[in-house]
Amino acid sequence: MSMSSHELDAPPWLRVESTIMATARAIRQSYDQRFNDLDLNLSEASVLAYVAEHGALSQTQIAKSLGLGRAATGALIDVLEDRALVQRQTDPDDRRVWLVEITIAGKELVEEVYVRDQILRKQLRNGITRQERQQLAAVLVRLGNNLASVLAEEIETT
Amino acid sequence: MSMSSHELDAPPWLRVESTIMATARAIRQSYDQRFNDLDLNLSEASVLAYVAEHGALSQTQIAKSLGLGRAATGALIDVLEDRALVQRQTDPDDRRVWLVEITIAGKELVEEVYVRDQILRKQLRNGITRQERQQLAAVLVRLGNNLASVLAEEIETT
DNA sequence: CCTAGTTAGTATGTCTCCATACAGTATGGC
DNA sequence: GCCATACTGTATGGAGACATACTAACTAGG
Repeated sequence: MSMSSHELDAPPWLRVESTIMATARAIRQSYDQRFNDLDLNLSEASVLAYVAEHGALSQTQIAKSLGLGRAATGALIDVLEDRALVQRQTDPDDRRVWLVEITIAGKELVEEVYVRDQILRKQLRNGITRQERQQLAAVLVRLGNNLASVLAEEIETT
Repeated sequence: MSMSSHELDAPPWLRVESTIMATARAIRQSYDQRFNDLDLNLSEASVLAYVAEHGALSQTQIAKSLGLGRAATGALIDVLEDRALVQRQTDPDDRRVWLVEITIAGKELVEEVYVRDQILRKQLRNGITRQERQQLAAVLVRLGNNLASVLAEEIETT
């Protein structure tokens, strides 16, 4: 893991960003590994679980909730649909929309996803208190807000 | 920004991972924007700054310090070299190695990079105390360690 | 109506990085 | 010295996401 190797002397901005980035990549990687024999990656599993919980949804709704673009979401659903874990139905009220629903096979698979997620979460939380996790989230949110205003301001100036 | 839109109801694992990931992406984006008119992205700026500070280095050293792969680092240096911001020199002691050094033009540019970085850092830190930042880093490191052992264990079991 | 503007989903090109495989070069044990 | 091993940089292919642009379809204002 390049996780711990660049703590010493990288330029500061890169250190912050790359630590966060590397952490995110590692989380993704560990989930991908855990889901590997189910032939799912983290994004696919997330879509599956989200649809399992919330029933028939448009792709745009799914995309927004998961923080992905519409294109990426569509591609994920293509894959899941090919494997018959999910099915698309037309929306009687809007012919542009696909309503995405989970199938029986999808439901079975998602159970296994839940189990593995629980196990992995537990391992990841090892040595990190609830309070620390909450603070991590809080700081990330604030950082995110700062970032959002920085980016917005930048656009205005353009 | 998709930053704040998926806080409500995304599946938990995705929420953690995607918040971190989105934050990292946003950091990258904001730096990219700030460096845009210099025709630099965050990675290029980081390589440039690192070489400016540490003098003649092999590509592998740079890669390790910045937490990148050797291939990606080589590509970045290609770009910087084309723009004559850095130059490659042969290592008299090891004919495999390129020693990468900053040029005069590179030095000029890196000054501007420093200035902008300072400004942006200040904005990003808005409302986040020093202590919180340190704790953020500490928790990320611990999380990284947990991730590393999870990934390692997984490989053994394979 | 019907036209202008918006939204849903898709297609395409780009970005940034990784993993793997490779050729050339060093190095350490014998 | 010689060979197995390890390391440097590069080439290539792929993953995962974004931004943009496009078509089809909905919606409001006149």
